[in-house]
Amino acid sequence: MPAVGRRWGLRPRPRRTGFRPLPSRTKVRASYVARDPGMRLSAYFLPTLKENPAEAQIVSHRLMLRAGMIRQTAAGIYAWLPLGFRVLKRVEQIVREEQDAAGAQELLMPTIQSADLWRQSGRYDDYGKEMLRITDRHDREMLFGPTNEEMITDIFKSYVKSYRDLPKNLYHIQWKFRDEVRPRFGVMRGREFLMKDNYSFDIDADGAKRSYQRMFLAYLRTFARMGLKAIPMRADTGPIGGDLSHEFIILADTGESGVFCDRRWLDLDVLAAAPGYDEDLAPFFERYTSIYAATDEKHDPATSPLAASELVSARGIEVGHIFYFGTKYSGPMGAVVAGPNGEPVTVEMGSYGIGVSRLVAAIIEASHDEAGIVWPDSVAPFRVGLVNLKSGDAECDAVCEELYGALTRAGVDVLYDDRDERAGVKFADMDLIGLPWQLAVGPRGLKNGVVELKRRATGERQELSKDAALARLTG
RNA sequence: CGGCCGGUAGCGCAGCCUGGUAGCGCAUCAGACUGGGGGUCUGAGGGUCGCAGGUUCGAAUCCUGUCCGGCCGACCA
Repeated sequence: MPAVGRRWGLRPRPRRTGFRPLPSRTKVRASYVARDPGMRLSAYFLPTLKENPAEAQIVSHRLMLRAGMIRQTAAGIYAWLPLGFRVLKRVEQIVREEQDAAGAQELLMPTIQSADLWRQSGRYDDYGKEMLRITDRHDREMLFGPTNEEMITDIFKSYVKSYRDLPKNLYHIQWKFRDEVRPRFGVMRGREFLMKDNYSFDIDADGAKRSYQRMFLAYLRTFARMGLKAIPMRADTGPIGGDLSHEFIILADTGESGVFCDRRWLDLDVLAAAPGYDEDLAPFFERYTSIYAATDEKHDPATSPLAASELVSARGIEVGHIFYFGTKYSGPMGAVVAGPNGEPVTVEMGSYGIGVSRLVAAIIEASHDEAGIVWPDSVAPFRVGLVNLKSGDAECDAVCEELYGALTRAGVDVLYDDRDERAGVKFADMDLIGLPWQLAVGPRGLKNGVVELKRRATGERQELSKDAALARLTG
């Protein structure tokens, strides 16, 4: 149940049911209880920039700074301002919904972990300087978690004692810290980042592979919902370890990894024939892992099965990574359950990560133009930007208020630019922050009884009556 | 962690070489004119020049140290 996501006001909803009742004596204005999904720009904290900050090298970083989404507070560490925060929460919510649909269960583990836990798996020394190590007032060794295999294994083994309780798949969405030598590209490669990580526990290798395949499908569905084409590629397992692993890569010129894939990937709709989670996922998995795709670590031109004409060489952004690693952690840490015959069985594990904060930048890399960001509808901070082209004009103000009220009542997230600014400034800001729809109301149009609706992605504009515009935006 | 570059108003930058009243554009504030794609004019506010030490009558400027940031490499969701 996405209880947390619900609180953030992320999706349009006609009515709210999740509130605790207020004490009966408390007097509250109705507008407070039924929170307005809209926002007036004159009151909103949206510090947009006209010029490009010097430190930003790639387009997503530049646009996130210019659109007032983030603010760097230290190398690789960012504050999320209201607009950026909305997008982050929407991305997070899509990830959550797809995890839930795949049968994973959400929990929340702390950011700070004890060093002792990591000594049990032997990774305390292996992880090196990437791990931020801290001591508390009693000189106890702690660390800011870069990942959670040890902690989840510890939690799991404390309670789960029987094969009857398997399989289990637990996830959380929590801030991680990896002390990168060289953070760069904004939230694309920050030191602190929001990650969804989950962990599957199965009684045997066959079960673990089924869990792996479920996540494989869940990941494809997740990225597709954000308007991204993510290609699963054979990958190195790195410090997580294991023998089966795929990275999910979005093709982008600014990507950090070199990648190679079969040309067929470019216009493949992987979800067209996707099975349901209750079906046998093996054929689907086999099919899409057999179409060649590999990161440069795994790609060997000498043994490549593809002719040069069929092979695409590109750059990519890693947005997800899944691992099957068997008993690498359950073994040393003693995650053992009783099997069907009462014998002890060490559980088979996998772990699965999605870089939630990185995805925000990755989506921008994949969807922008000269004027700014072009948000896919599914993650846009607001659905509609309502532009009053002449604030202070009685008729413009009245029509805007009417549209604003109607949209918010219909549960449409709308950002109303009611500022006393020139039309050009308002259009430029709207294009920059990339809301899917712009609804412009000006005296010239009103004279003819029309408003202008613009689709950000295509630039297509249409003049229509305000009722027709409302119907389009609420339908 | 190695190499290179940088830190001057919220942002973008000049001034530094050759020491002598800290500047420009944008942004901000006030007012006026404007009003369909970052408009024009008038006026105003905003800086211990990253920090510490040194040289000097005098340091943004020269020297030393230090912190922070960017780029290139090696490493990573």
